[in-house]
Amino acid sequence: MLTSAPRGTKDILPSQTRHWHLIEQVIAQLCQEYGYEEIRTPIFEHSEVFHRGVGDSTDIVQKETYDFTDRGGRELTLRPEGTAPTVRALLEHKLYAGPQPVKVYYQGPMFRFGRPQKGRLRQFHQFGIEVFGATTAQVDAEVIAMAMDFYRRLGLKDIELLLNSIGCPQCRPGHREALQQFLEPQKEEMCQDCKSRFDKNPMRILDCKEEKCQKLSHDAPTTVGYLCDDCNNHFTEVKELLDAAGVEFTLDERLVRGLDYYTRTAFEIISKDIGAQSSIGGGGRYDHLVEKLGGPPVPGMGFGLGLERLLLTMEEQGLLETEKAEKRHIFIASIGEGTKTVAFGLMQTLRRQGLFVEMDYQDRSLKAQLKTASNRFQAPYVLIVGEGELEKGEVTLRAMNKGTQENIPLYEAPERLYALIQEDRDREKG
RNA sequence: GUGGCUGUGGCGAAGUGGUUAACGCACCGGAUUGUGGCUCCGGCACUCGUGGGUUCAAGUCCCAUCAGCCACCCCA
Repeated sequence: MLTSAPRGTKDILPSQTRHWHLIEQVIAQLCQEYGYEEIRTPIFEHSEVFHRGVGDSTDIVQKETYDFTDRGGRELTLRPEGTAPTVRALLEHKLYAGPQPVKVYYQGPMFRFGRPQKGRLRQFHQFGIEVFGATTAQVDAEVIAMAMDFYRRLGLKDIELLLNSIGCPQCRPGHREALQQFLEPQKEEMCQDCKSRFDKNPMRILDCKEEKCQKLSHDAPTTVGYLCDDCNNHFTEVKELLDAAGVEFTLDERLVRGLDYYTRTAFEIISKDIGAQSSIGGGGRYDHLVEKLGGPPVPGMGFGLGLERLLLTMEEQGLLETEKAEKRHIFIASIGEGTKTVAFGLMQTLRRQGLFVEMDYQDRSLKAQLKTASNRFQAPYVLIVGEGELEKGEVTLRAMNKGTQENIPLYEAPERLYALIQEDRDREKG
């Protein structure tokens, strides 16, 4: 269909862009305050970046990537997430060679091929941050706290932070084995998906949504119980730091994130107000991703927050301004030969003073012009430029809310209007 | 990728096989000659997502296709 955007994509129309601007401003401000600098990577990468980075066994790579071959025969993929590309850039430009930790943020479109539904698009936007080169719990806590701070600044209510630690390559095998042993006797009762997870990635059985699987795994060993000393200490410290910062969280031993590269801290933020796709953001530590992509052992930690889902939540919670933004201070109506030229000049003069001015562009009747001035633009003042007035070097200044009007010399108009609008502004400020 | 529901003008929405496709909002115009927000009047769908088919006759039935919504999987 020529006249509709591709499935799962959306035009962001003027009535929506203002909300995006708001979010983008908060992002820029927040990141500046927290010491993160923006990085902009291409929206597509060599497919390898995601296969090796995100992980071949993940759903994202197995069935959700937009892959294509370019005319030069290169295998490319539209980025499904922002971490792997950021790591790639880190390596390419050897950003890790400078002062550490490296703290960067990104904001932009991501692509995943899935069936669209509420809160799920094929092209969606994420705001994410990454910290490279530090393993301490303070980094984890800062990243998490920053995500919550972001939501707080936008006024979000009723969101929940879920927290877990999924261990490292040292402690995971132990857990895996214990889990398989525990589940083995009940293997036949699990759902199809979980049966296949049993060997591939048994950890994921823990957060299966099927009721019977939840029951079966209810008392199953969780990752937290098998953490090695280092991971355990790290996790404890993260929790202490969050407490110290006044960030509330819920421990969720079943939280297992879908990307292969996570280690230790994993977290997710959910909103109850936006339907089944309740996760509005998430992240975690990934201490081996950089190596996996061929770099030196540089640890990382970050988050990715979904902007459409954020907007959905804000809309649901009544946090978005719904007032139309077309308000103008002054509307210039014109009638008769040659008046448009004067009106146009006047409009530009007024605009140069910083006023919001609009005029009629279509030779409409005065009646129609006034209607537009009051209905559409809610202009408190209308300047009427007519042949009669012009002959005397005057224009009519009409105060719309009072319904009064007077003739004033044309040359005085800019000054008069500027003063009037200033007065109104002062009055609004109280 | 799987399932359910839906698809009529810019938006919302009637229409359940039969002459010219209700209505509301929005938009545009008019109610005597240059004056608004209220009221009144008028205009605005050669056409019912698209393509086939059934029928004397289809927006109304059937099939396909595309899209939207919701859910599953998974995730933002």
